[in-house]
Amino acid sequence: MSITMRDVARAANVSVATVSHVINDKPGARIGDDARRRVLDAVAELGYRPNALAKTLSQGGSRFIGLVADAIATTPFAGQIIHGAQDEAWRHGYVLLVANTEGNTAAENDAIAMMLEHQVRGILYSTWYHREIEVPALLKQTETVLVNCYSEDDAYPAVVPDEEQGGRTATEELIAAGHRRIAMVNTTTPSPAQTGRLAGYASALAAAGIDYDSSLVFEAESAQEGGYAIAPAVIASGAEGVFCHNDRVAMGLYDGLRERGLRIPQDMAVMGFDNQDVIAAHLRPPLSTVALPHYEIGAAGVRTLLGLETITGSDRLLVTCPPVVRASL
Amino acid sequence: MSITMRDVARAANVSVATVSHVINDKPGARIGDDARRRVLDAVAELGYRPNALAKTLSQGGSRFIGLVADAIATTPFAGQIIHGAQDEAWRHGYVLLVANTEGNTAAENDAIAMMLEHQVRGILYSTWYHREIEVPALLKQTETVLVNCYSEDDAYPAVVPDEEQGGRTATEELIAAGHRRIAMVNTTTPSPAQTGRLAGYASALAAAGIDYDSSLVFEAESAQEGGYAIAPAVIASGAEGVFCHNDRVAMGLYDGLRERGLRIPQDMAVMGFDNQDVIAAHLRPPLSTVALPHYEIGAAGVRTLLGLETITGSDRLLVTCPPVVRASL
DNA sequence: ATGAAAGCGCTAACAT
DNA sequence: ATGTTAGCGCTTTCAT
Repeated sequence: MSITMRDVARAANVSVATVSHVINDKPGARIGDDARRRVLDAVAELGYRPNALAKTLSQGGSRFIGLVADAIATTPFAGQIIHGAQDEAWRHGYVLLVANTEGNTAAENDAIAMMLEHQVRGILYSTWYHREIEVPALLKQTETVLVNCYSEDDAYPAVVPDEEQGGRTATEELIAAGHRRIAMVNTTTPSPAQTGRLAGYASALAAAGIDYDSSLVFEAESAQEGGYAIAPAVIASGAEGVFCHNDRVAMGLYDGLRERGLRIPQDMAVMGFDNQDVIAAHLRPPLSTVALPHYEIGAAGVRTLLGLETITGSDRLLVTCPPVVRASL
Repeated sequence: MSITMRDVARAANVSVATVSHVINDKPGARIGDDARRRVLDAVAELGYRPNALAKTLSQGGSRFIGLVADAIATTPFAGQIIHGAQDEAWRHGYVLLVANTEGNTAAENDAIAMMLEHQVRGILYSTWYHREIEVPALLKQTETVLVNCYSEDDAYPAVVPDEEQGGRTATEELIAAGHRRIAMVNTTTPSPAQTGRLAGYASALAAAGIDYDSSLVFEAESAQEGGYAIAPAVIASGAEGVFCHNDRVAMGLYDGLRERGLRIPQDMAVMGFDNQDVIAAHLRPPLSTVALPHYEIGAAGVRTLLGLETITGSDRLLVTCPPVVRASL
């Protein structure tokens, strides 16, 4: 079928061993200038391309890293994780084997089995939103790193966003914009985001010498509908600014606020969370928010898998969520 | 290192050939019930897992299909294509090798080279929005199918959305809702979507016996900002309904309409296009739109590559864009 | 400085 | 019904 090393060897009038040596630029190999040139020429002429599969077979241990994702089709979040993981993997000579499971356990096991059969160096198990998961038993059979999720017992290294720092940052932005009476619209869904962002909100308030007022903390379904529905309550609270659990909630809140004649940011400053692509930059006014560093999380996942990143302190690597200031405060 | 077929053979007291036969359930192989049981037991006991790489090496031709995408990190569109492609690939025993290039030519060539070295059965070259592309020269070296894009000379099979049918469907929905004076907000960007959707709009009008009125056709940047800016003009046109080039434009238009006191759909019916995840279902009111069938496009791409799908007529396989009716008309 | 040969884990004739 | 053996394309040790 295709051109093999043998063909090159024959064309260059050398042995396959020699070809192998020059192609891989083997350190301790003394190849004559002439032979080297002949090989290189033959490679170019024949359009030779090494067979990566054969290579890993003979070397043992492949250059694959598996990435199982639970939802690459619904949000761009998983895409960003994949992007970061891939860039980092390539940087180290690895190729990503991606599998999308859409939360289906059977698909998940198939995916992991497939990766194992392809001799992956390890597996990155990722979720599209930060949460606790039960680690599939199959993952015991290879090195694995949890990405954007973690197991209860922290039995595996995990890379997750620093929710608390993110919540603190969001609140600090509101404070820096001159507000003191700041509401928070939290999610109704129990999650690290729910507790972490709230803790960050509280700690930023405390640091600024503002009393925590529980009547300023609301809960709403974490989507546009939730934000819209909570608008009256937020207005009634007399808040000057509000930190929303995520950008979608902020988007719904925008509608609710405007419908009641409030202007953003003059009458109410709004801060989001996630920096979600299709939304944040395009609301009116553009939404200030805190970015979820998915790209960086994916990249850090690969580094952790390859033993390039050391997780100090807890067993989770916390990645910083940077502020993205636009015009809503 | 790991358990090989030899280990299983030894444990079951048979030859590797026998193991291979029972594991692959080879048709024309007569294996004694006893031997078969012993092999199966040994496999289970040792936790044997076949080495997919070795397998493809000896069989020739791997089970990989490459998918190069230009933007998996920014919209969920690419994710849906990947999802569809992966499901279909798995169904036929193939594994997807995904590479994200974010439009970078160097990354693209690296990706294709990598796939070639991994002996892919073929490559799916995809873009996140439907457009004409220049096919990378490297792709000549393998079977390739264009997904959500096409080359000027149609030198490669391509799978794309049926923009014209989509535009027609969108307009028909507006007509079915009782409107006759229907505006269209087209994009300013030259593209198959621009011409196709407009053609569909015109043809639906014609079919309903409504005169095409060029003063009802507007152009706007295809994002929220464009939709917002065009709102006054659309209102001034006296249209009862408007077909927007995409959901983001519709989202901006919503703002512009409401700001001027118009209610949707009572004062103006709105139709979108794309059925974009984070937006369409969550606007107020939920947006009626036409779905871009990315999942199906990805799946059809794989089928085309495997020769399971025959492209009749032109060299492009047109995939239908189905309507998604919600509350905006 | 270069080549011969063994072997990576598996499949597929071909023997027995 | 089961085993032997020769590759698949490459790397690597050991000769020469």
